[in-house]
Amino acid sequence: MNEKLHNPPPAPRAGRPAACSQGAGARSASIENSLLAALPRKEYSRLLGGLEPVTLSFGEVLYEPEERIRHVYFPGSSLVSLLTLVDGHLALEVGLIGRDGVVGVPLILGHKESSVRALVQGAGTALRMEAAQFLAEFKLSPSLRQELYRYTHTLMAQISQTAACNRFHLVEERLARWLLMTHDRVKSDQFHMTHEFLGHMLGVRRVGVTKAAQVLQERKLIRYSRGDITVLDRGGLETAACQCYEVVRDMHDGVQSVPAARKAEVSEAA
Amino acid sequence: MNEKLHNPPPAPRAGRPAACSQGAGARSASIENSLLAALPRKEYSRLLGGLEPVTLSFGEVLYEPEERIRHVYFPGSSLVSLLTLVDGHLALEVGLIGRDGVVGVPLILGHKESSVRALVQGAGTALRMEAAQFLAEFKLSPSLRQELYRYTHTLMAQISQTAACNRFHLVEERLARWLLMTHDRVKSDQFHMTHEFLGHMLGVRRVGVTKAAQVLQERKLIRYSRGDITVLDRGGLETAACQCYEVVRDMHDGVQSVPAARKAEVSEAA
DNA sequence: GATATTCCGTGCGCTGGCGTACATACAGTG
DNA sequence: CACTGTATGTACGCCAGCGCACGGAATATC
Repeated sequence: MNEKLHNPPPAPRAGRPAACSQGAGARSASIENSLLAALPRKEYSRLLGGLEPVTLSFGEVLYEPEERIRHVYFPGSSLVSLLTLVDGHLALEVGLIGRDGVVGVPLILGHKESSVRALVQGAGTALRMEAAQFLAEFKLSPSLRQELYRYTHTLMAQISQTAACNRFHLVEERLARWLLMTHDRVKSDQFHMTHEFLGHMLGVRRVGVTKAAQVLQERKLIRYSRGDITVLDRGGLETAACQCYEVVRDMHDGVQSVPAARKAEVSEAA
Repeated sequence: MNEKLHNPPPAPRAGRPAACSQGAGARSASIENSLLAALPRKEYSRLLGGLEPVTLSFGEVLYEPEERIRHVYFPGSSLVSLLTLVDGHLALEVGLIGRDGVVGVPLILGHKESSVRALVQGAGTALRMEAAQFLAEFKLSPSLRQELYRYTHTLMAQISQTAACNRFHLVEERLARWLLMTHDRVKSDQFHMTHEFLGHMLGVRRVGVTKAAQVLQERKLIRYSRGDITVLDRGGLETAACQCYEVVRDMHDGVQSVPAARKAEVSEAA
């Protein structure tokens, strides 16, 4: 009966409305996002005209479940978590989106609402576009469609893997994995992140995070104080994390490193 | 340290290769699948020509992770589970596909491989098409594209919800939910399903399933013997299951019943 | 510089589920 | 009918993580 997990509803602080403000690096920020960067020049620059640079602040909620999607976001230095809410007061991160992705996948699949909460987990830059305009651009650009559909698959795979990870692996391993994923998407070795917040991401109590973080700190893998987390030993963290980290990372790279063992077990006779 | 969960790898029995055999009801079987049934007559009948009716047998593996997708399947009376594998010997169901869906979503998103295992969980009919041919048809039919993209979103939402469910809810609730989902997709009140198998679906030990199933049986909600499970009291099962059941079901219907409470908490000032 | 708030550390009893092992019961095969 | 495999029941110790609660420390506020 693990019903009441963490009482305060997962919105950390910072109210709902337009905390996003106009950012500076309009043109330069765009190439921060790898999906946009991969577009051919022509479609890229047309799209750029409709994109509005914004600064997302920590704790901001971009989408709420069953709520209409207003904008599509291409994160630059910002970081967005997808959270499944359950029983009204429990949260679990199912996806993490950074410069390698886009927030607003339901739109490209023909749905106007998101089924999860999209929460800004790392402040930073992003480019956004109003939903209707985006859909128009989406229709016009084959490259954009291909990019986004392929990313959608990556996201699905990530969600699936995360599901199993959350079921089977220890908090300590999952914490390490989560820190690595964040570290990959932020440029700095340091980021702000309280134990309470991490508890919402991992779907565990704050104390559970504290215990796990202590172990990692004792091993000199990280250092933290009042929400400022510093990655000290990346390699060590990778050892401490579960395999899921590498699995998900390699999906992004499209490496598809097929373990030879598995390949052999599958007969090719058709 | 719940590493070694269930030793026998999740493939129940029945070997890999073409256990699928030619089915009879070619034309009649097609409308069993609601995605196909929703297509306009014209595109529907063209597609039908390329679809091959097959009978899927219990335990058959349609896709293996990182393996090339050969066919797309539109289940009729059959039932297919998507399983995430982890650490080589653990499995967890993340999606359940019946007559309301399609197996082969990665293809429509531009990927040639699946990231999960697709396992036939309920024997029955299906229509299938070879991958290359399907992609050609897919390009030609806007309605088909729309249908499938929308279904993809539904599947993503289902996976996300399942992820949280597996993290937070008790085995008993999840078992009830799972039986309901199966019951929805099969016509009969009875289906074959051992505790061992259910353990793989729910990501728990066989014994865990036995304990949970006992409780449900004592409450006269189900009856079972040597793998034959009978649903006795559907309403009771719904009570015993977690909310996730209704959440996922309503997504399929597109009901999107917005809880008024949540709606209010979201300020509409823009 | 006193106070409030946020963040982190610690302790304690509890329990759901794990790993393991063995016992029973039914079903098919010969 | 005996035999063998499959499916389910039972038991026991163990532990990760839970809910709860309080203490201490650092930062912000006035």
